[in-house]
Amino acid sequence: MPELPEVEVVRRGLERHVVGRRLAAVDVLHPRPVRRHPGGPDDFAARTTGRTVLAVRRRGKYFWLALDDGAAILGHLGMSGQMLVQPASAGDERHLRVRFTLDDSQELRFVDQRMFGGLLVADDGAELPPQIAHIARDPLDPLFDDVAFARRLRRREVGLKRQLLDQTLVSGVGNIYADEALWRSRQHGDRPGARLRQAEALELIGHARAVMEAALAEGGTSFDALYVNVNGESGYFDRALHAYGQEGRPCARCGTPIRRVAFMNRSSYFCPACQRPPRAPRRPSAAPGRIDPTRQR
DNA sequence: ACTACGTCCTGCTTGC
DNA sequence: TGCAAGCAGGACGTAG
Repeated sequence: MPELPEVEVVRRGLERHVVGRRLAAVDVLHPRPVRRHPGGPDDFAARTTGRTVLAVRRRGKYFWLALDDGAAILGHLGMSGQMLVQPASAGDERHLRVRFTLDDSQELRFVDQRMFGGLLVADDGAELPPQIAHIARDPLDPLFDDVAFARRLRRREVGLKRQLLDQTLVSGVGNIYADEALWRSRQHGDRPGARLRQAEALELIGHARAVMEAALAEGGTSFDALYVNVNGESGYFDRALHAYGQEGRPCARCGTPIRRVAFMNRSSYFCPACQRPPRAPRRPSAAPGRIDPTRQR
């Protein structure tokens, strides 16, 4: 599940292998991965063929290849997307969706089993493509403002995990690193943001940054062959996870078995001893006659 | 304005 | 043994 560290590993690989290369030919092999490109598969190929890649940039989980005509190829890996640099002689991957033939006998390949990811041609590649103008800066961005983040987090009653996953508040954090940041912070994901002190909110974003930096240093997290860098290699950070995927295993701090609960059609992992649930658990409907406590500012 | 939930996808795993 | 349900889940559209 590529999150910020994994996408950054891919970005670095693309920077090394694709910058300066010309896209000699482009073949869209499945329409779905370019569904967000307004002109469809043919237009996608027409607008990218012959272009040279000048730079590879990233914000959160999005990356883009800046092209020599000012446009950009904006991409998201979704759940299972890969950007692979392969010799043209290598056999096609089973889930190969878009092939970019480069001018150096290599190919850049977008491979995506589940096709939650995708590519599109964006107009402004020099700065931030307008399609992702709503995506917040990520914690590895030098201009990310921790204090502003903490203030916004504390203005809402929404639970901490939902807020960590809100890409308009902070980008790049997905299910894995949200759980890890919460574990490191000893915070329960259901605790309302408004109940944190400023120092706690700053600590939370600090831990999110720290865990993603550590993962980046290990080449990212991969549980299987679905996440790999541009050379097809896996990262090793899964060995360092303390909460995510650790159901039943002892918490590294206190030994209490890590628990798994359903959350937004997915899973959350936490230590029930270190990460105490909020006093009033979030219910589908508030108790009748209760005064709404969310009114404040 | 803000929040929450269903949907899209495929393939591996689990259970009857 | 075979089939179906369950599960993985990021981002977006829409309902509330």
